[in-house]
Amino acid sequence: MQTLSTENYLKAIYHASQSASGTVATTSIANKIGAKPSSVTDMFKKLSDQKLVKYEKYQGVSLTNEGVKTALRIVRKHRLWESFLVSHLNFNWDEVHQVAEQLEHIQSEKLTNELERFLDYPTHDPHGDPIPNRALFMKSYNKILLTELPLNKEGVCVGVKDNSSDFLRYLDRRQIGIGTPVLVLHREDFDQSLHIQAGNSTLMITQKTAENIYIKP
Amino acid sequence: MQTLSTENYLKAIYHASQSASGTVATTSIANKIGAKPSSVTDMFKKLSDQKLVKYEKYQGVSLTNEGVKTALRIVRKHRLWESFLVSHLNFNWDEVHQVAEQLEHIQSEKLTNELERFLDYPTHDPHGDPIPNRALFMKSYNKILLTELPLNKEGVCVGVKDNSSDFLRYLDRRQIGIGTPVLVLHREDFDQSLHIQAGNSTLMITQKTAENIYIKP
DNA sequence: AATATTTTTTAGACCAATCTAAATTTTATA
DNA sequence: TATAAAATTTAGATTGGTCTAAAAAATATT
Repeated sequence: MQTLSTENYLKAIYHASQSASGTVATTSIANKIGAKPSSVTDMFKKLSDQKLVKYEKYQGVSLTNEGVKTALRIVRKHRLWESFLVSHLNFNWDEVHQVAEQLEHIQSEKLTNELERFLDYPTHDPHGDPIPNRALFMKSYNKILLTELPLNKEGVCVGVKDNSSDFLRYLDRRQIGIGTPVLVLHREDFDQSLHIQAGNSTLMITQKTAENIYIKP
Repeated sequence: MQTLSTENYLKAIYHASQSASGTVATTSIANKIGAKPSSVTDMFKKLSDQKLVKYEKYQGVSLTNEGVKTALRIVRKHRLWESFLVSHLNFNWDEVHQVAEQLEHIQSEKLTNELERFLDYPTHDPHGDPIPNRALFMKSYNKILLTELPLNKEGVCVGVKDNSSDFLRYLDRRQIGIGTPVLVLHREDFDQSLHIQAGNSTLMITQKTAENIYIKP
């Protein structure tokens, strides 16, 4: 049985190893967790003792199979709870993360599975991220960044890379959300800004915005 | 902001002071929490520093107004979650306590209030215990123990005193639950056992059972 | 390749929450 | 009311998770 702290480390390592390849560095976890590198080293040793990570001094960590499973169980709960908060408790997609960070640690298989049933087996959370099923299997869309969508090719917004409140609320104001159809009308060579059609309205977005929006072509 | 541990102590003190009058003793909390008396003394001091309890050496504790409020906020969450688990997640009333013990510590006013709305402002949890509203006010029934119900007087089961799984499942088997109409047909002088009508069936119950069932006459 | 910089680890300390064992106070009993 | 028993507190230790400061290793730079 894991502690709150070890669960957070496993999740952080899992997410870090998704975006980077190879092992995960001490400082990258320190930044994610908000702890000093020395504390992270200590925790790496503990997790290694429990055979949840493979750790070699100065070489970073990688999750073992058991570590991945433990992380996925937490991710599963996190995303199910986020879905619940949005679909039944009037939460906006920018408000759910903090609460789900707490709810993901509740230990009850029955609770998790019943919640999943109650939500009718959702496959993706409010940010478009895939939800592992009971067998911890998940299927992600074949998605690209909006910056990579060719001109005049139909696409649908299926996710976001940046989950910050600021960004999500900005998208709300622009009426861009999961499921919104998107078309790139023009790409400005000067600053890579885009003129797009999103839903019924046309608007301009910066490169930075575009590279934080996932599109299914 | 409280820790998990202080929240559990406050709740335990609250419940203890409901059943007993005057101050709450160190050992009674030690038993409830499952800790040694020396640990409880330490915690009493901490809570006293935070002005959540009034504590005098060797004299036990009592909650301050602020302490009561903090305890009621936890009780509110506990009972709302229990209600949710039974009404929407297929939990039986004997399965909810353990999970609610975890959920009661989730910190989000919005979550609590939205959950309450989603459940349509329930006034009582699955065991018949009153749920404090947003203002932390709750109204309990004018209830008596089944042992005190006069012969042939109509009553309704509105709660249980013993919340153990064993007792609750026993009541399930006897088809006695919250809302079941009850009538005492005969009281055996020898052992104080009762012949009762519960719903449509008549059955015999021991004194011990009867003194753990609350009735609204 | 030697040196400087950055990253990581070690050593030692701290805090919250717990424990055991011993001391103290209260309560019960003879 | 003196003494025995029970309850409570104190003192000191332990554990998990964290920190700072210093040492060691890896990486980057000249």
